[in-house]
Amino acid sequence: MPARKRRNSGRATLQDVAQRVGVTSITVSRYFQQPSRVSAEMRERIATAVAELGYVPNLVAGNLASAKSRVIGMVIPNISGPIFANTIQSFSDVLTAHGYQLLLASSYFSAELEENAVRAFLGWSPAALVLTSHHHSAGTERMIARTKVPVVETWDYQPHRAPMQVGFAHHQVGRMAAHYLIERGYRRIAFVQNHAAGDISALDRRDGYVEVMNAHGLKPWVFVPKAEAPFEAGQQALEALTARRYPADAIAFANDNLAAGALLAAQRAGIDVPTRCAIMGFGDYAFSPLLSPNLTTIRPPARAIGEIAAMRVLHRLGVVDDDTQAGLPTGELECELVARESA
Amino acid sequence: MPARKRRNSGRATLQDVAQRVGVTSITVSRYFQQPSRVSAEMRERIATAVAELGYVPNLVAGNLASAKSRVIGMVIPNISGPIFANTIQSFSDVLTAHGYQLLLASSYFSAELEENAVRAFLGWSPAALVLTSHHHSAGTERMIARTKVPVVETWDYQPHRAPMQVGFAHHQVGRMAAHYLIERGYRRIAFVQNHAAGDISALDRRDGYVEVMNAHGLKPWVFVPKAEAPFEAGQQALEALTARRYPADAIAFANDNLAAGALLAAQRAGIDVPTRCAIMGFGDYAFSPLLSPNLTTIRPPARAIGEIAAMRVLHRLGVVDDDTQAGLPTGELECELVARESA
DNA sequence: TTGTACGCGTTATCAA
DNA sequence: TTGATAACGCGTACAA
Repeated sequence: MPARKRRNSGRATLQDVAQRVGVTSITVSRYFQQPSRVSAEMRERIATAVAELGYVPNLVAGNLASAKSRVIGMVIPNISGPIFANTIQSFSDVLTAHGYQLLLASSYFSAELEENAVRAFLGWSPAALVLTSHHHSAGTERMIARTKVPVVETWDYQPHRAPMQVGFAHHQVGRMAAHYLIERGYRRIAFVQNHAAGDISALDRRDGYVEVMNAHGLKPWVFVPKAEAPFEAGQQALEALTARRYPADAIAFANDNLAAGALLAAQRAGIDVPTRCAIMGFGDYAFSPLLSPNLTTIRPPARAIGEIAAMRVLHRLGVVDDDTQAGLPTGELECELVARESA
Repeated sequence: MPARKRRNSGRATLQDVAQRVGVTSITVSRYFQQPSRVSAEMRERIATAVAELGYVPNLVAGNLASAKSRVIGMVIPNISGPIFANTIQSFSDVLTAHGYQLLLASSYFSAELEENAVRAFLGWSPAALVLTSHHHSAGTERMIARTKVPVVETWDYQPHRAPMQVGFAHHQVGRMAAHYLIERGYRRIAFVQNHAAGDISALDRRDGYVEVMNAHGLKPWVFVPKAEAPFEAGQQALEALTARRYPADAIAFANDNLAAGALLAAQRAGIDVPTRCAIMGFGDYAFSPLLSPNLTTIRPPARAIGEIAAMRVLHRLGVVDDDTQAGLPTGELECELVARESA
């Protein structure tokens, strides 16, 4: 009887299973990795021993030995917001279906928090790393340049960057909103910014709006609310932009939260939407079709981003084949303008 | 010059850093773990080497050696739904602030998917495991009984169970809804179930409703919509329950999604809420205060559950001290009835 | 189909 | 304050 080892996790090991079956550990290892290379009878005996011992493979040891892991790290601005949740969910679903795990962290649009998460995640030798947008700290850039771990950047499509890109052009979203409102006959069109400081993508949307306004000889009109809470900020914006001598006749908001706040404020103030002031959002959140008037908005391909990012990663890892990969949209994804009652 | 080793991750190792500094690896290891036990001068030299090599500690190797990790696994029914997202977010925030990572998986209320996730997570020797509700497969029960990893069950409070519990009594929620409606004078009160098959907690809410109805000599009236999509199911329920000869004068829905569907259907059908039929939900989703009439509902302590679960785990791990732990609510958490216009 | 030998990169233990 | 040595549990490479 061997003396108890100095340190151990207390869990059953491959060796314990092997010993019980009367083989060496490598056979049990094969049973898990390439069952076809173990005889049918052996498989049964091993399965029994595994069940009896309640053996759970030690992934940490396995990953150290193989220098591979089935974990994928994802850093996203926030988990609970209405925007990114669908991307996380669809990404996670595809991964899980292929036996991969999701390591998740939120950055709150902070490059520093993102960097911390990336560093921690890289320490796990993840199979891949998924980031949001292309705006990172210098430290993050250095790490992703150095690592061999495949990196995917999501939400924002930037063709010139090295990491894989799965997203859409936010600039185009701002253009789309401005075009739509101009076409519908609005002229005094304002754009309302959100507060989140690091949300670079929202600035891209603003720039798209400004560009189209200028192209049509209209004066861009960007409003930045002081309030941080989105509903309140939306209300603030609506009040400020309609109280003027020459009030806005349409407002494009940086997101649906702001737009919803404005919609409520308009209702309370007796300002008819869209006849006196049209309101448009971005995001197509769950509540947007439920508001009255329901909200005209632009719907980003949130689920598609998650799915495609996952498939691209899995293809890169050799888990899904070329044909499957070939069926995926390439390049920039499209947002959809959802025309409802508010604009 | 030593021959290249057969396998390696290609990353800089503790050894590489040590070699550059001219010490052994254990000193560099200490630099990361207990900096105070390394001389100030040495710290500086190591810091330089770490930066130059872009060294990122290999957590996999570290965890294997120490049989500890700073990862916490969480299995939750879904990520993108309006209910659990806040719990995930607050849980993740507290963990991250203490240097822990979150490994996340969704079960979609399936005991089998939950079991798969638990098995995979246990393979990572996580510092803790967080599950939702107390309803697990036999395999999951066996694993959590066997493992030394601390387990927390959230959302549902079940005082008699062994794992730590952070949640509220769903039964009580059903009682609360029924009491409220009865007190407001409603008598023909229906309860509308949701579709998600494995959502045991929703059945608890229903049972609470039934109990209170019976106690008041009122006939419980449970309706189960056929539609799976929640808005549609809510609409179906409203139509069915108001088209009767003796229609419902109040409906408690299993969640706010169903209630929102009903609210829209009522609007379209010209049924005034709450005078002709009161509507109540559960969840207090983001859109609930935005609907018109805005939705009376019961708000679960979603963020609190995440925070408290995290703190309890960290206390168990010795990361937060007893005083901090003592400041946390113990036992069953409370839901809040948010009285608005719809009931 | 199964086995032997050894390394993966780190930390625990004991020693200086 | 620093070092030597031996695990940690598994997978790779090669052999039988």
